[in-house]
Amino acid sequence: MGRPPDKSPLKALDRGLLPSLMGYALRRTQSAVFADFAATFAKAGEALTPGEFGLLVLVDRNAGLSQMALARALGIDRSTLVPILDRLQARGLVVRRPSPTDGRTHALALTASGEKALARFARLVRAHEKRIASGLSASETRTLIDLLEKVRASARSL
Amino acid sequence: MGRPPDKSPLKALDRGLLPSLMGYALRRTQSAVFADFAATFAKAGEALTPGEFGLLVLVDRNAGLSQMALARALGIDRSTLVPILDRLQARGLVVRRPSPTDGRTHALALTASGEKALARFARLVRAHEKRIASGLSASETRTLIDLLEKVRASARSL
DNA sequence: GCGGATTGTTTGGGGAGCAAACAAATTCGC
DNA sequence: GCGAATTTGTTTGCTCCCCAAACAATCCGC
Repeated sequence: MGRPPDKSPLKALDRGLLPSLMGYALRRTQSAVFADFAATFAKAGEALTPGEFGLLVLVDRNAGLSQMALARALGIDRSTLVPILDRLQARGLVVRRPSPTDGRTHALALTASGEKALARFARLVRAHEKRIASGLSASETRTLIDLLEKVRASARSL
Repeated sequence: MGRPPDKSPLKALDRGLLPSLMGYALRRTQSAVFADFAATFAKAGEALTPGEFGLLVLVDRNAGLSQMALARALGIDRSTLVPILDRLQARGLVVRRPSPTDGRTHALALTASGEKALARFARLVRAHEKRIASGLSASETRTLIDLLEKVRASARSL
């Protein structure tokens, strides 16, 4: 009874109930996808996070946006947005212009080089998306996004 | 041409290509699910992150585990694990015992109160999972987890 | 035009993650 | 068997994300 505790270097661990948990799969997949995103950009000599990409798209498609509106769209606090915008502005991709109609707010916009960069980034994102979806059919990809949206709707705060 | 810029407080933003991106859906859903997890625990007067829960389950099911093995199973660096274990140990849930067979490693284990806490936590996690899956049928939930696993397999590092 | 709300910023706090360096202990090479 | 290489846990330093509270400037209601 009791063979000596297995010292083989690659023993698979017992994960208990974890594999049956949606939240667990979500977290692990998200982390792997994030790594793939970063690697895709690094290999192209670019640096961008998924969050920054989302921000750039939102600013591109909604020029003149205020920081509050952007923060709400991103689901983050307005104070969290400040250093992110600082960084993007320091890279010359985004500008904070004074709003002509409201002295409290900034009218956010992409710079010319921000537009050009976003076009490059979008190509990389498409390549990244293609790779992470490579194990799925087109309809499976659609299904996955739909199911994720349903889950998101049910997870609403409280 | 150009009615005055719509100042209505809840104008839906143009999200461009974002809604078609799996990575985007993944990130937003993960964030909502995380918030639901935190809210579930807060309402029960407990405090735990999804990562901590995964760690507790792994230690429970694989008593005597080393920190390296645990870090590998969690997909994080061994130096990242240290403060997390410190915190859990300070809460009296986990112990680092000297390994009888290898003086370099610690044999991790749950304390008695760690076991009891994990039982409480598992109940909360099940309630949380039930809620976030409330918009999905059982087979849809299964499908979602399977698709997530497929994506994770395709996203492998590089 | 005055008081209350909104906006952007700053400060303070916490957690997650990596890389590099280090001491202690083990294992490998021979 | 014994020195060298490797492994493990830790510390330090860095970056990033996130929130809450406070504050000044500005706007809006009345």
